[in-house]
Amino acid sequence: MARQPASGDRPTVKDVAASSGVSATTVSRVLAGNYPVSTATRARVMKAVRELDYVINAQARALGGGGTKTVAFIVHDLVGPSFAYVGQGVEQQATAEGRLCLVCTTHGDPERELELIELMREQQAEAVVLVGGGTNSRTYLERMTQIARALDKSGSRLVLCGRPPLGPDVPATVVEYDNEGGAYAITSYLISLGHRDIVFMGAGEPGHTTIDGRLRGFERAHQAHQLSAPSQQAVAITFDRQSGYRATRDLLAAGRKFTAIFAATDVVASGVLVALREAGLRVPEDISVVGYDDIPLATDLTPMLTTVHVDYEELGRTAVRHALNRDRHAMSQHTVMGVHVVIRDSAGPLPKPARR
Amino acid sequence: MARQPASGDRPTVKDVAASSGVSATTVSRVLAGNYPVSTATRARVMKAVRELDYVINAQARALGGGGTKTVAFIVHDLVGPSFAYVGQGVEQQATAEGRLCLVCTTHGDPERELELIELMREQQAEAVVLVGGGTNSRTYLERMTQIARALDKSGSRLVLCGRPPLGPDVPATVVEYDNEGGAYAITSYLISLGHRDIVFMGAGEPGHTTIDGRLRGFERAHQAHQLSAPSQQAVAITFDRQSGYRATRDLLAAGRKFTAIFAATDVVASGVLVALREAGLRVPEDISVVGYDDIPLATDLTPMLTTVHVDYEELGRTAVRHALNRDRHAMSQHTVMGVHVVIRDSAGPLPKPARR
DNA sequence: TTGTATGCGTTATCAC
DNA sequence: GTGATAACGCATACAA
Repeated sequence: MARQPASGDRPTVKDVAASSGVSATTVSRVLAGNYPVSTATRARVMKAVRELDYVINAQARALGGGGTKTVAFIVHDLVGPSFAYVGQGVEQQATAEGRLCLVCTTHGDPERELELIELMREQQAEAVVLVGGGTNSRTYLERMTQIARALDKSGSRLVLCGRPPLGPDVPATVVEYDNEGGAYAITSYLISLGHRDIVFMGAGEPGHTTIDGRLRGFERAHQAHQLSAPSQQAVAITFDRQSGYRATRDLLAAGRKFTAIFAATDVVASGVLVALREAGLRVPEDISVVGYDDIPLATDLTPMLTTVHVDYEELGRTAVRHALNRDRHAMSQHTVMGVHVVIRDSAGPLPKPARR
Repeated sequence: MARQPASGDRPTVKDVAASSGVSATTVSRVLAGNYPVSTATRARVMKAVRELDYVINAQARALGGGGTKTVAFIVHDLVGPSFAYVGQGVEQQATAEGRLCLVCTTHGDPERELELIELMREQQAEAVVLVGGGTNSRTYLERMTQIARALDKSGSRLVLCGRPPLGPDVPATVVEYDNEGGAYAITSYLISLGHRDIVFMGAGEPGHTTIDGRLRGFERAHQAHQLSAPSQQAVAITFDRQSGYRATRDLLAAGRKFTAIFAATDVVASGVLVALREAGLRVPEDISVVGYDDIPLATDLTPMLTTVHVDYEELGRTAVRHALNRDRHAMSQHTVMGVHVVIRDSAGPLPKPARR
């Protein structure tokens, strides 16, 4: 009987080999199953594996054999509703393709993001998925391009989810959804209901590509209907509930004239609703409100929110799928996913002019 | 000049060594930084590292050197509000302790869970964190005990988050929060408001340890006030919004007499609120509603939900902290974290008897 | 301060 | 069918 390894140090192929009276090579072959081995030998080896409770060492296998089979997922944080869904999609697709999934959070720190990408390069991650809108600055583009090239050289792949593409000659996979189209559609919907004074609540962060796209759609819809888009209002810098709440209150206090609010995100919309309710305004009878994202919260609000549906989970899945199954010689990949308006109860026809 | 490695195959220490005219050992020392190296040599090596864009191979390092520095996080799915927070905590603490974080989802499949644990054993994960209530069945306990032992033998550690402990002689780290205490507290609060007919909405899944604990607290509060606890109602099997909605509607249709509903989770409560509103009942004037979890949704509901706050993020952090910094000889670890009632707007004094 | 030799656990390449 | 042996990329012990 071979030595019984003590608690804490794992048995190795050698232990199994000794215990079953064959060579380490044979053990490896039995476990891999990709090589002819006699039935009797296989049985003996498997018995020893069970007795020793042997499991293979993934690190060592990666060193000797092929790659590492890991996808890295880097995100601001895990608790944002959309982030969690993208993560779910990434993990799902990574698993479906036989990869493991590493997660890391940056909490908005760009330095940390760089560190993490470097770490993932060390880990030999096959794909590094970056999630969440970045700014569209020149330095950002340059830095990302450099990172894309570095990862490519390491045999890895940079994947951008919901960020703008870097250029046709940059080795990266980009998957976005149609921010502008969705905003155009839902703004048109409000206009078709008769609204002419619509506030876009979400300005204040120029260069943020997600919000910029939505704002562009908002403005384009006005142009398409020969309307002048009201200057965007209500600096909602942080894009949380509170900022939506405060911005709406300020708007009301300033006596601004409007019949509808297009909140840049559902979360902002939830704050808007609270402020309107506190002011004694009814939604949608007095003021219409729409959001963007269609997170589960949208149906929990009162009234249920009319918004733009984004399939974040599919976004994550697509990102990983494209990154792993790409043409080896392909450089830049770019996919834009569709979105659609979901009509619920928070937007209605224009109130009678007499009302306010 | 040394060979420029082609795209796809990474430079190794040897490449760096050749390029900077030193031995591989010296390169290793420069990078590790834990050994005296002359300033000039260090500079030359670092220059070569930059030029070749070298990054260390984490797999190889793990094989030669010490452990792997990885924490695995296995969860039902990433999008549940509490799961996401626990995950956030796990990732945060793992990062703080210099570990990487692997995530896997089971989607409720026990077989998948077993596979994943085995996978994590191969990966040499230092800790394997299992999140979410399991059933308290005998087979579950036996299986988990076996897994705990297997992981322990591999030098890893099983961590149970929000699941019951396995026993004093089982090598596992368990971190729970006080389901029973929280339920006791919030039920007492309702009783103190005058309520005597309280429905506990969440029966129907016996053996589910989380819900069982809450139900126990509900019943104990009744006993403490010399009240007989109403038999639990409203089979809300799936614990989603819909089941809360349907169960409430059924309750109303059946003409059941009650003045308050204790929803087993905030998500269920959100469905309850919709059903009550549709029935023309006001909250809290006609019916009081309380939840459990205090997820962000709780403040987005109308009215804002009185509920039991659970610090899920801290739960995740504590789990990882205890698992990594335990006494090497400690077997079973068990921690119960506190919770507290958060009073908002959804529960009020008993309505006048005349009302219904 | 630096270099040489060896080992980590596995797989691939040869030989038998 | 099976086994010995040399990689894989890095870290450590030992020498110099």
